[in-house]
Amino acid sequence: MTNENLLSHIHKFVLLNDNEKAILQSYFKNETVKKKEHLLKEGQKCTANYFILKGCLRMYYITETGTEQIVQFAIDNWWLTDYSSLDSGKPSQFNIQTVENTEVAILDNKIQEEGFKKIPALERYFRIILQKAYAASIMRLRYIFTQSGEERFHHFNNSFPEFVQRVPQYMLASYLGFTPEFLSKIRAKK
Amino acid sequence: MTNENLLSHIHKFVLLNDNEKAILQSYFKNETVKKKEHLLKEGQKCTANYFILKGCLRMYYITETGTEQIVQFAIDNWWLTDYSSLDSGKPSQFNIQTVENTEVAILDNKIQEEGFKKIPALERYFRIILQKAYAASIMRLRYIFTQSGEERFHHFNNSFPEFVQRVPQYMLASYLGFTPEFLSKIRAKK
DNA sequence: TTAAAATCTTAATCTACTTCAAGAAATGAA
DNA sequence: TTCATTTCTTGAAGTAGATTAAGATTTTAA
Repeated sequence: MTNENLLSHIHKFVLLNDNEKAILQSYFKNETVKKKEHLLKEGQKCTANYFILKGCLRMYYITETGTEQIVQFAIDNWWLTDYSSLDSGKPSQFNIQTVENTEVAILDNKIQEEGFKKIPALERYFRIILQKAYAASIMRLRYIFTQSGEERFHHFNNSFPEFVQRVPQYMLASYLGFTPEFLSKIRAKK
Repeated sequence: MTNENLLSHIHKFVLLNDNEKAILQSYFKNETVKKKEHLLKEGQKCTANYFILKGCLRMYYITETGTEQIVQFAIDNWWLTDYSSLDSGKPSQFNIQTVENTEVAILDNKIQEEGFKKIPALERYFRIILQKAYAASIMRLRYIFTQSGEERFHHFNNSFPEFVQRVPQYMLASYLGFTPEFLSKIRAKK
């Protein structure tokens, strides 16, 4: 798979001429990653931004009690990275791992910075993407504050039924903020 | 108060020449807002971004059971807005209100867009700001998932002791995700 | 095609909170 | 300086969801 998907995604938000498209093409490094492989491990510096061409990634950390807590999922046409580590250059406090076999376009952070200088539209694109990601994150907080675990599950299940099929239940439970046992009980009700 | 604070804040992240500074100055409209006044009410379209020169804002919504839930606080040198509404042009699902007498610099969204065209550094500035805000929001999620209410309070209290003094306890409780009664009990322990 | 690994279920017990209710204290406006 | 409003406290009773533990099922790999 080429990164046509990515270019057309960018093109949804900003205008690019053919020259800029060609330059951008050269910035992205496509990779096929097998299920359960890590793109980033806690303690490593995060040096790139990952765009999912096809597949699924999760970002998670390990709690003091040794359980995994999932902060983010990302599927086709989403970017995922640890912006904290990217920004600060400090080791990441998160892991990024494939949930299934996944094709990603990798944008190295240094190359991204170079790109911002050469192609201002790229910076605009990320400004827009980040604005949306931030807004989504605020909405996520809202759901967590307001809804019960059960409500959150039903809401998520109604919103993304295919995705719920695709990912193990214990990961979904973690993402939604409760235990796999509790999710099992919710499902048993119907 | 002028918006020197704001210009020097921008200057921390991007370079501006004198001409650009002058243009930017003209974009911001400074206002003094009394305690408990609203800058945005649920149902209204959000049309501006607010930079706090001095004071404190909160962003909150009303739950189904009629209680206030605070999503964000913002103090000196922070931006606050509802990016969802700003982006989509749809009515906001949030309120933005002053917690104390506050001086804000207001950047109207249309003017912001115009600014992005004239001054690419402005778009870069917001790209950087949003990257930080998004990362902070992910960390907030992490605290909510991992720590107990009591832990969250102590952590917050240690991190921002002056702020805890400044804001009513029931607002702090809401922001931290529990009831004012519970906060009262935590405090009674020591 | 079978054993090992990963995932899901069920049930009993436990706990970090919420809710409700009522009074006390602090703050603010006339 | 006083009354009204806002904020904070305390205690009793209730609950959403965690924890533990063990078995059942599904998936994976050799």
